[in-house]
Amino acid sequence: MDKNIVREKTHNIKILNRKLRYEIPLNLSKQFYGSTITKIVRRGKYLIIYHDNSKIILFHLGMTGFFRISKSYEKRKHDHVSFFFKDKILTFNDIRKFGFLKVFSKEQYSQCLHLKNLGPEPLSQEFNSEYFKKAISRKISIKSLLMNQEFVAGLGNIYASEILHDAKVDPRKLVASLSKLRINSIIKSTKGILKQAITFGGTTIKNFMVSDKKIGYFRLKLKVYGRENLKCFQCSQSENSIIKIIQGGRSTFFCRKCQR
DNA sequence: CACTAATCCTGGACGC
DNA sequence: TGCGTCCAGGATTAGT
Repeated sequence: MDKNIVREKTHNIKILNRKLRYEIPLNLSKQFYGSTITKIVRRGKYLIIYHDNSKIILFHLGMTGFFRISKSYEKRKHDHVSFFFKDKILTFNDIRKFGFLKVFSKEQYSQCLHLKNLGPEPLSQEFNSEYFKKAISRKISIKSLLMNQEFVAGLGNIYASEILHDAKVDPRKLVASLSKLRINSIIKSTKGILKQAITFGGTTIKNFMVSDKKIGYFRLKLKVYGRENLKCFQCSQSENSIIKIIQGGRSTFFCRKCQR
């Protein structure tokens, strides 16, 4: 979402459907009536909106959540809540209801479990080989490690597969068995894939939208995700080198020829 | 500690 | 066309 709602004053809040991963608090509009947005921050998969009433709204889009900004009020299927500003309206829409919003006071916010144990941002300087090596004793696969939000914040299932393909690393490989060279390669690929994805407007699958009426064009750049039984662009060794496996109950795609 | 499965949910794909 | 079934994902929880 754009930062063009910073300093906007909330004139009204309309709740259409409270049912999300956590129920939208009934007193939301009462709490934020007349308050002004002072700052918007993204951290991992969370969006944090600060208000001048010293309260903070934490959002998570889940799988299918998105924000829509419109000039006039309109109701669409799966809309949950709308925030009315001077001349624009921000609406949170979520088909599958995996997303949520939670309200925190400053004190509660500092103890917020969603953020407290979140790992570093993958694009930050903090996410480096020194940091990575601290996880080396863990007895888990590299795919699971990348998916773990406490290790690194914000990587989802699609990017984890793409990163490991880019780094030519077998997703089943145990963290402890990774050489220094391969760790550096994974870090480099993490930053590279994310930067590319951001450039192309993110990734959407099926008809899910990044924002209103737009798809994320990085979908077109995916090298392994969703390409089961197809040819690997990287090694081109055979017609069906990309396979799909299940790790931690989630699908993983990788090339059995060039990811070792 | 690490794993597995189940949970929430909707719609698209697929088989018949 | 229509119905049933499966599948997708993020975070969390219960159980092994």
